[in-house]
Amino acid sequence: MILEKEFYERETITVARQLIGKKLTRKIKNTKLTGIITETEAYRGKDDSASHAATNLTKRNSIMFGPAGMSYVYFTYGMYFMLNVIAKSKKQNAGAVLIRGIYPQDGIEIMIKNRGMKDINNITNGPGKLTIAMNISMKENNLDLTKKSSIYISEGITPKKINKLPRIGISKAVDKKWNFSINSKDYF
DNA sequence: GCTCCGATGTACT
DNA sequence: GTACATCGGAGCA
Repeated sequence: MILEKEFYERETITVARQLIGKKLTRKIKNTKLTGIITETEAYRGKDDSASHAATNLTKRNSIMFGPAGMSYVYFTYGMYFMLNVIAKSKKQNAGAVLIRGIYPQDGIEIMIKNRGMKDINNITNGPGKLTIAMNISMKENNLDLTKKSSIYISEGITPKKINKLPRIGISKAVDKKWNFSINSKDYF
């Protein structure tokens, strides 16, 4: 079952935690690439100084202020794309969940080819890595992930234990533990 | 296993 | 100009 819009219309941190273990599907023509989400991070609105939406609405971050369940893809460090899902309650002005890692399920051979590496544990375990493996770029920005289109998220596994850690790669609001992940032994 | 560092484009000051 | 929600390779252990 594809997750419905209501799933994303809740507090960003709640959605980030509950996305762990869900199945991410990327469809390219007739091929299907899937993986179990193993790591996420919550980014809120003006109350979160590390978020793109901490300041006013700009061209890049405008999607974070829009409807929940849409994709937000942006380009960073001159060479990497990041995949986010808009998730926010009615009370929040903005919010998104960064998909930081997945564990490959279907189309593993294609993802290995896209990445040019063959270690299955090293092809989609980072936000820049998984977008390369799944061929995600700005073309996939602002898509409706609650519909069966080229990217969607559906029910997956029920994680045994979810880790809660500070977010990675940021310099502001480092005290907030809004990074969620599962260990490899708990994937199945 | 670790730490260090360059690559590279865009938004924003 | 500078910072950036990153990665892989080099060097060392």
